[in-house]
Amino acid sequence: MRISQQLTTTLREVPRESEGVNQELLVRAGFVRQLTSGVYSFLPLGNRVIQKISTIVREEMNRAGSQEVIMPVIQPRDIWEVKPADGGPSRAEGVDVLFNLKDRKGRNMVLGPTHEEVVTLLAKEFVRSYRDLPQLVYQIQVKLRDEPRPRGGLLRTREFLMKDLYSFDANEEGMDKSYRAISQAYNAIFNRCGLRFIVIQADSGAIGGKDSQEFIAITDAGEDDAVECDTCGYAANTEKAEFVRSELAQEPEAALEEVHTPNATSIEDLAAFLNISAAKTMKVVCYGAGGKMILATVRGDLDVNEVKLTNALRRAGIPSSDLHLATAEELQRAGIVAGFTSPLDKGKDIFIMADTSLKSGNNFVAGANRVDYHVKNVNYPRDFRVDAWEDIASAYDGARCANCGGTLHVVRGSELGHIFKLGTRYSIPFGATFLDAQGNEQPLLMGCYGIGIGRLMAIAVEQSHDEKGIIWPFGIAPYQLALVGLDLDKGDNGQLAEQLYQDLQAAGIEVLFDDRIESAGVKFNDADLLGLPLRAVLSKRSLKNGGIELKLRSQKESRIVPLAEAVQVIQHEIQQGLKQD
RNA sequence: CGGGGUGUGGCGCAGUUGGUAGCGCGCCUGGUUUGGGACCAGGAGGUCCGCAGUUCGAGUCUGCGCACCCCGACCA
Repeated sequence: MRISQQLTTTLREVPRESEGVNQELLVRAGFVRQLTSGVYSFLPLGNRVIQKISTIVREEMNRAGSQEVIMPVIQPRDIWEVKPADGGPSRAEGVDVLFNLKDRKGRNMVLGPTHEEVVTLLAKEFVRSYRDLPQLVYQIQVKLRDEPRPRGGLLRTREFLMKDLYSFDANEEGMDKSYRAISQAYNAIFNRCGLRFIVIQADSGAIGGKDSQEFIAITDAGEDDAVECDTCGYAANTEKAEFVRSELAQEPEAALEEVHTPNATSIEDLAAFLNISAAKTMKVVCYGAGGKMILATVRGDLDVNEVKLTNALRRAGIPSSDLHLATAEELQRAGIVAGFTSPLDKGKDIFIMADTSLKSGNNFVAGANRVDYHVKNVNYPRDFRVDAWEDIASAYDGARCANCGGTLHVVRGSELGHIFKLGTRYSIPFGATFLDAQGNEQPLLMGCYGIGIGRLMAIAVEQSHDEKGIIWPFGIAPYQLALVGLDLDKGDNGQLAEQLYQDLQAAGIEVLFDDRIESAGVKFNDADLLGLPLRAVLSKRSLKNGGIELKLRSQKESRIVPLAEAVQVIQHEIQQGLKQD
């Protein structure tokens, strides 16, 4: 491709609405343009990156035994109103990002935010027997979610390109096998795309299901926090991460004692006022869930993790999908004084869930359920009841790894891919069944596996750029080589550059030829901004020195390569580059 | 949905006490340049986000909208 003919302009100045590195560079370099909040056009350069990524994804999905399909963007709303097997809210109720519309007959439709429902209906239609299984189908398509707040440039958009794969199996072993196969494929994909990432144990969130892994690209621009062990490599979402509670010395139990603590409504205030460490206090947080009042209590140096709490409550048999901080009204009805909440003297109508951290240490300070008063020397089981002991506290930077005792570190990242075992969550309510070898009707076991293609492109930019511009990994660069022609109107330079361009193309090298009449500075700066991994300069000077100047975008030094060897050397560099991604 | 900010040529911005719009970059013509965003000369390009007011007169003042961005809530 010749730059002179490409539908692209680079911008010298940072666009005003710039939302961070990926957006700024992708817009300035002419890869994408924003149409409206969270909605982007992909210009020819951006499209080539998307195609590169998609090709890698297709190759790995096909290798894993999957088949590609296209599913509808427009879907009838009623498939979103199907109640799940556990009687919880339908997805239309649980999800507030649906784009709703009506067709001309007034029928309610949605723009598909994902395709579990549609694909389950397909499986219902085509899978009859265990002999038809397993099935792995995938799509690479635009999905739409009316996000409350798009942000981060291409990291979180309302219209986005996503690869989703859905697996259907006859039994747990099959589902596990599919899950492992796709997990492996994901590692291959992200490696080929030249990304730095970690794989973490994740919470499956509102989508439901059992095992779940997230592939997190490490970048400060991300929205997700994970913890990683510096010793054993254990990595998990902070909402799921297990850690060892620090040990506190056991003191002889002392008698309860009420103390006046004016205005000490927070743990920090309280600890400072009494001159004790936060770990010597009890933090009690009140929630409502399933129509019950829940007291969640953790040691004062920790925080309640609502995701863990939700899951723990479910294990305790309390419907928790509506978990919320207790309202003032609910507190009043339960006779609880906010800010001075006490675990003492609670009736059976209040469910008390305690974090295991409270098993270490004693003589805690807790609220007195009376404004401006706390109680000292609170001890279990002498002074309060616990209905369930669970892990309900958030992991933190520096916590001890539950796996090996090493130290957990918080890392910031962005979710590249997420894989789930869904089990029968969709197959049961949609009646997607098959006949097993004994002739019994069984629900299909499903898994789902997503990759944000556009987000992957944005993350690549976040992970690989400098002050001059993007530095594309070889695997997903729009072109592998920038051929910069200078002095094209001098002597036979123009002809030589033209010939080299033709030869490179004939050799199958993806080359972007800067054939414009521009000053050297403009061309070099644009080449750096676009970020093609290899740059070849053909100029009066380079010819005098014996050929072309060849340089990696990631490095400073160039070297002279004789014209006659140029194609071969460039080919070799690209092979090397692809290997190293 | 709360809090804050911004809307003026393609892009980035300025615009005084209200007097009919300007700068830089980019673009087009011609010439001079030619290794890290060159120079000279000429030129094209504007419903000043929209609507309604105030005024002899509104980019500027008032009201109501709309859009975009940031912080938070949310995030399959």
